[in-house]
Amino acid sequence: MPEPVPSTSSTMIRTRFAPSPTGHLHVGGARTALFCWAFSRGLDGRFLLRIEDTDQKRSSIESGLGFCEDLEWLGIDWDEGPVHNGHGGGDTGPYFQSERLAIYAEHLLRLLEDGKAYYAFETPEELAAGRKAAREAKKPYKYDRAALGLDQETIDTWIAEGRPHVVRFKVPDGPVNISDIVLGDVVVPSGELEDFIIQKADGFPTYHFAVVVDDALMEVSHVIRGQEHLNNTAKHIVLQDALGFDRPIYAHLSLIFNPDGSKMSKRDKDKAIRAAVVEQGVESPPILSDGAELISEDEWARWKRSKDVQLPQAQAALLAEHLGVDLPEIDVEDFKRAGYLPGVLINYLSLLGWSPGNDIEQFDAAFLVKSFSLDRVLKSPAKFDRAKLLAFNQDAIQAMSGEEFLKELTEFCRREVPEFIDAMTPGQFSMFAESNHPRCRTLLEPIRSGGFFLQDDAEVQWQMSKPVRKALLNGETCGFDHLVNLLPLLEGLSEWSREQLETAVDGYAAEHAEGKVGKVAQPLRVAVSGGTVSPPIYDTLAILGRESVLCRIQRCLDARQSLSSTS
RNA sequence: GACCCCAUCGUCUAGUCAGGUCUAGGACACCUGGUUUUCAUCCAGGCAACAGGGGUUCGAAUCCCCUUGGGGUCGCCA
Repeated sequence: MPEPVPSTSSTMIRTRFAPSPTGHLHVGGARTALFCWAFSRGLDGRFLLRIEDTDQKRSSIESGLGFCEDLEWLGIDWDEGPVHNGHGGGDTGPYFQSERLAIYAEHLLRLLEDGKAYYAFETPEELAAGRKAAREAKKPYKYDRAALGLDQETIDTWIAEGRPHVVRFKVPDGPVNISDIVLGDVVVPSGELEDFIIQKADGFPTYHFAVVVDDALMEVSHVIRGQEHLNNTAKHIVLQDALGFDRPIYAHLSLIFNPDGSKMSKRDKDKAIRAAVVEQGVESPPILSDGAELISEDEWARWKRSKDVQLPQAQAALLAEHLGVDLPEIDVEDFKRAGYLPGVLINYLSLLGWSPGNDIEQFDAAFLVKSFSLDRVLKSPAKFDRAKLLAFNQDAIQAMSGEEFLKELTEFCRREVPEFIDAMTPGQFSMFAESNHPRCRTLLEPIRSGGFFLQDDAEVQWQMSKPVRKALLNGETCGFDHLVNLLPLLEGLSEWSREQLETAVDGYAAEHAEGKVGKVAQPLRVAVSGGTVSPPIYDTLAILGRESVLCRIQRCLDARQSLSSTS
């Protein structure tokens, strides 16, 4: 079914993603960007990126570029926007709103001259007091248009005096009809909108004004954004009418929630840390192993006092590590670090509020572009289910060839944990990748579970957990005894290869353990890794190498007496 | 509180716009059994939903209304 075309003279589809540079791209924003991108790509349109940095207090250029990297990692490229790694540019820019002040001023002046906007001089404190009073009287607050009663002379004088002032839009009477591809027709009743501010006291436009001007000038045909903007759309429509702009076509996307139904937000990380702090009864700022204080007393106290205070990202990460808690993945960057594949994230995200139908669930970006349409976008909100994302990631990893997996894992390690890959020879790492390929769901899992490969032989410790006890102590010929027998056998191997190891261990098991390889494999696994989980035992031994294996088995046997007596 | 949005298995969803083919399909999760040297795979099977009430109709998951529940917005933030 063809999409409706915009009412502008141009029929070109143009969508835009317009983040404010106040942090990293989170999954909600990523999905919005993805839908904008897929929609325009599928219809030979253009996708633009615009940075909404009209808040001087909060914007920073670094986080603006962070967005770009997240988008690039996902494979979402833009035709127009900030120039970054070869894409961007375009002649409807600049694409940073802070660089478009003169443009906004020009259109604002038109409104002022037409009497469709007016100066107002109330201070933020006065307005806050008005809101508070209305709240206490249980009445809805609306700006009372007091400034509309000011005579021109007063206004001129006050402005000449340099009195701080804002510009408000004079909202016309009448209901506002929003036509939305996803939601259908929505009516905002007359009188619901107040005369909202369109220019702040610092001379910057507010979001509403900048968006309307930019979307018109950048010839945006479709505005696809989160449903939290639905109420704003009414404001944008009255502004468009006043400025004589055509209306873009709107599509409001439902929100993405946590499994518990709360809105998925960056704050969830802070919540997870607070929960751990309470659970572990941490009272004072933790001290790191090198003696440094993780957080200053003051900061800690401030953070403890109010749930509105959030720890800076770096400190939050350190504290989480210290407490041993895994922070929930919220930002695209979190998923990248956690070893998810970008194609999988895109696939999963696209299924939140959309589906191609026909029971098709797993697909690549090309398929998404080909099949995406706004009329299949759902109205209802979706909960983010990590288990399903994980299952998709696993499927994608299992579908790779050995070479592809080695390449992906190598890139991942180089980027996230270079010390891991640097500690192995290329041969070892390639064996490590091969043996982990069939059993991992993320690129991070092998690294997490493979820490023992990097340990110094002298540092391997054995915690006598139940399964470890079983492996080492149970049976007529217990694990320790098998290790005693295995040591010289392995020592005598002519070649330290997977094949030789398998022959030797299997042969030993056939003779001394009724052919039950597990009886022998588990003690070996425990001896060399410290635990009961590792890649297949022959792979594990082969990767570790002769010297380490023999040394670790010997050390385990040396510790036999003390380990046997620990309960 | 006011305004607005939403409602199919635990979760994501197909089916809804053009009412019958729906004793409601798929996927993830979960449960059971099998394979397996650990973990994980893999194979077979299973559990599980149209929020409630009223209408319209020969017929409603599908259309209408109400109720209930969930969510969003109400900033000189975006």
